[in-house]
Amino acid sequence: MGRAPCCDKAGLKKGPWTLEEDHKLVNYIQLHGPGNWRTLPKNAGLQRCGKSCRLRWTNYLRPDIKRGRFSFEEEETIIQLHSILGNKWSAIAARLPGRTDNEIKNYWNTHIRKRLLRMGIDPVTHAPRLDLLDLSSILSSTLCNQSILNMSNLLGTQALMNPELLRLATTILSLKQESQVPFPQNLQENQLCNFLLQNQVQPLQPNQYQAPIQEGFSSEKSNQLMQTNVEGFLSKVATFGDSQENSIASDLNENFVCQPNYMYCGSNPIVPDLAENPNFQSLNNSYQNFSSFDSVVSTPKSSPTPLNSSSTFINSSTEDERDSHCSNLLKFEIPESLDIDEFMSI
DNA sequence: AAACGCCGCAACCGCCGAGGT
DNA sequence: AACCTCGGCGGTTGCGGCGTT
Repeated sequence: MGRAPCCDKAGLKKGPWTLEEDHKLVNYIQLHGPGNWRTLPKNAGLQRCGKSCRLRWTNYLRPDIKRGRFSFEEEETIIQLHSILGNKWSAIAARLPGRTDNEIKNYWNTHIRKRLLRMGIDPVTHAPRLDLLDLSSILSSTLCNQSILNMSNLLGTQALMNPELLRLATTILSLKQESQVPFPQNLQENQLCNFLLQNQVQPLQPNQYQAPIQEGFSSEKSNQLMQTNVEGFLSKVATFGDSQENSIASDLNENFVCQPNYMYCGSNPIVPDLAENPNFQSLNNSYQNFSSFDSVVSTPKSSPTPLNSSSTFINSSTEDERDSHCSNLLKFEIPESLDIDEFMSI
C-alpha cells in the first residue's frame, strides 16, 4: 500500500542539512538513542520529517561511519557480494564495517559499474557482455576445430576455464543425485567429446595446449592437476549440496556454471605456468570461497566482520591498477539464481 | 575569467513488508 | 479482513565541485 510522502507536510524543511540541525539531531540521539523517528524531529526541535532524520543519521552522522576512499579490499568485497546478492546494498553494507548502503550504492554506480562496463563486463550479471563478442568468429572457430578434439584438449587449461566443461561435471553430478546411479570415477573420452560436440564448446588450438608447457611442469603433470581439480570441484559441490539438503545444490547444478563468468577466458592465450596462472588459482579460490560461503553471508548485521583477503592493497592506487586487480577478482562468480534468502537463513 | 559539461554524493522519492489496531 | 503506521530499501535526482575549453 502506498502512502503520501512524509515530507509533504507543510513547514517541514527539505534539502541539505545545516550544522545546527546536525547538532540537534546528534545531541538528541546521544541522549535518547535512535528510533521512534516519527516523534524524534518534534522532540529534537527539528523542522524535518522523521525519515529525513533517520537517513541523515544512518548515512552521515552515525559515529561509526568510515569516511574516505574505498580500499581495494572493500572494493573486492563489494564486487564479490554484488555478484551474489545483486543490488542488495544493505546486505552488502552489513559486510563492510563503517560503510552505509547509500555510500556503497553510490560507489558502485559511479566507479565500479563504469569500470566493469569498460572491461566489457555486464555489471548486472557480472558476465562478459555478449553483445560485444564476435559470435560468428567463435562459431566458425568451433566448427573448424571439432576434428582435432581429443582428451588432451579437454584437460588443457582452457577446458578448466570453460564453464561448459564444468557444466558437464555438474550435469553428471545432477544425474547421479537424481538417478542414484553410481558416479563414474573416470569420464570416458567419447562421452566428453560427444558432449562438447553437441554443445559446440570451443576446443583448444594445438599450439595453445602444447607450446605453453614448460620445464618443471609437464603436460602429464598439468593434466593430472587439472583432473585433480575438476574432481576436487565435483567433490566440493557434492559436499556442499549434501550439507544443504540438496536444495542449493540443485540450483548449482542448473546454474552455477551455465552462466558465462569470469573463469571463461575466451580467446586469451594460455599462461604457461599453471601454478602461477591467476586464472587457475582463481578457480581454486572460487570453490574454496564456495565452501565457506555461509560464513561470508550469514554474519549478523550487528557485528559486521570484514571479509578475509589474501591480497595486499594500497589505497592510493590508480584506476588502471584497480582495473587490473578487478579483472582478477572478478573471476569469482556465483549465479544470481542462487537462493540467497536460504543462504542468509543458514 | 567565463561558460560549459561531467562527476560524485547527499538527500529525496516511492514502494514494500511487518506489525499493530 | 481492512486499514494504518513505521522502518527499511533501492532507485533517482539535484546540486556543488572540478576540469576543460
